[in-house]
Amino acid sequence: MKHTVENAILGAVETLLKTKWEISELPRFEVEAPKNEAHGDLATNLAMLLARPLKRAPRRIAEEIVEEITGNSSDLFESVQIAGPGFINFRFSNAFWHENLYKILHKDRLYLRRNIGEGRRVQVEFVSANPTGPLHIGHGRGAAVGLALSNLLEAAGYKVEREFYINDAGRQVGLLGLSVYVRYQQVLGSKIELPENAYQGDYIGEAAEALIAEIGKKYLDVPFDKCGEDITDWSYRRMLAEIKTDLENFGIRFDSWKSEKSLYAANEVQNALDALKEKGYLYEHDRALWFKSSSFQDDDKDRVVVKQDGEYTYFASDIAYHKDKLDRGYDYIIDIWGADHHGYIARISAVLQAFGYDKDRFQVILVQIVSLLRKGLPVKMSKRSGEFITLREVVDEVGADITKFIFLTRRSDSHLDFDIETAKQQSSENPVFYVQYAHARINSIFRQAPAKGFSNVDRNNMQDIDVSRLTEPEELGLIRKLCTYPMIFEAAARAYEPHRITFYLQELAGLFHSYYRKHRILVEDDREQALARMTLARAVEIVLHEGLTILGVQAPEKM
RNA sequence: GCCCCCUUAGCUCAGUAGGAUAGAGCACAAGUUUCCUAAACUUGGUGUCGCAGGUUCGAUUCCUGCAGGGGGUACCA
Repeated sequence: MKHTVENAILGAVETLLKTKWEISELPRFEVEAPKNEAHGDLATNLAMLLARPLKRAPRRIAEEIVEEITGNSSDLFESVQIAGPGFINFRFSNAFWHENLYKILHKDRLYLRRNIGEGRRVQVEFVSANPTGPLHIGHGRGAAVGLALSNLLEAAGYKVEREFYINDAGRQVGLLGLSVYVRYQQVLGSKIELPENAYQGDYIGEAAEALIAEIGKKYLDVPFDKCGEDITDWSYRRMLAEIKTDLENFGIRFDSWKSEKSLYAANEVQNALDALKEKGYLYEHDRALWFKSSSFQDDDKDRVVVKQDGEYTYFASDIAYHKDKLDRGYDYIIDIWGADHHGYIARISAVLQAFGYDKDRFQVILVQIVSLLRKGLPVKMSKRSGEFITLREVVDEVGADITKFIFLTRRSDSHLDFDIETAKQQSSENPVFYVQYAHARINSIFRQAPAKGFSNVDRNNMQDIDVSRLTEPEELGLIRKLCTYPMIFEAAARAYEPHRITFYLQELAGLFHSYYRKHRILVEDDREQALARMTLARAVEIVLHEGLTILGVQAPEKM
């Protein structure tokens, strides 16, 4: 609908440029929905922007434009008015809205989706939790955002791949192995102390028990350097399997799982460093190897890639990993990180530039910390001490849909207090149910329809139904709202902000609930009106379903 | 010290590529069901948009400074 107004303006201005105006170029003007409904459906600031170059009062200019427009396309608009300092407000005619309603019904959903990706390949990497323990609520937020963003971009015409990066090569994984090893020995009666920095959660004990069940006393009193590798390997695979299960229960499936170890195995880390060295971006200092990060604008200091002791830093494998991603041919790579990693962005960006990649192809979405509360009191979260609530526990207690939806009712970079009790207590008045309920209600209407005398209505084929009877303010309001979805969708996709969809859906559901209470849809004694209203309801259902699906939340037919 | 993010209604938060009278949910109060799902609806009200400057026709939005909150600033992961 934005294009409609833009075209009307451009058409009018074209003749004015030829005849009355003594300028050659048009400034970039806006066409936006005014905050205040009384100001029409869309408004432009063009006349105000032209005031200076044309040296005339903005309202005078607006008058000229309006005169042209109303002469050209009077059937599209109910009114085109000048207001305030020189805004031009457009109000569409009912016929225009009715015409647009059909576009929503169209099977291919192209009207809703806008192809801005044009088939370009995007990789979204998210969660990527260390396989050293269960997922916690913060991972859950990253997971929800990653899922929704992937879906959003996919709907916007990108070819999306979801990846989980497994940190299976570092010291932390070794520490996990050691922790399980020690607990294994302890359970079997060997007197051995758990090192202070080891993991201590219950899940370590559970892993030890499972290990005993699997291999018995095979490694009892065997020194760690003899069996550590086996146990470490076994332990992180077990943790990874748990993580995978948790994510699946949360409704998330990855297209690929990339192992850090595999990068080392293929010698990619060393190869990447060699390549950097060849380009002159590595140097030795204090017997360590450094990357010249500071020669790129974003980073303020150089970074170590190989330590004094000859070990690679975590950064070294990240260099190889991010290089590998772009080498794999993605047009864009998006990383979703906890906000505490934001200092890391600059050096990765520097690395990619060092390899000659455009830095715009790498994007990081920061997800702020989640504070987990119970009845307003903070729940302590420390992986070391093992005192924390896992994502699994939260999902079991609260539900996957509610949890995801709550994460998506905020911008990802703002802090979030997640109160388990509140999420549960409000479950009957929870925003996610509010939206789902609207969807279920519409489905219920269509289930009822045959019994009320509307037996041969095909939900997928309603384009021929006459909707000109939809003239109630609530009906036109709903259509108007439906027609803004493409704009919301496009803005959300361009900004990588799925939460905009969440807010839109709540508003749309609100309008529908209100309409539903006020007007009967299956009007028994007026078939034409009933059919028109069913068509409207169907359009609402389509958009709700579309939006919920993008968020990764169920759109139930019954509740 | 330096860098990044946040500060909007009692609470939790939307909203800014500068625009007209700044929004929602929760909480609180009162009402709505012979009728397609009451997980719903209707009505009721509050703001120094953290503070102070600047830029301009116009600033919650952009710039600078300050304050408060959070995070980062490892040859940790």
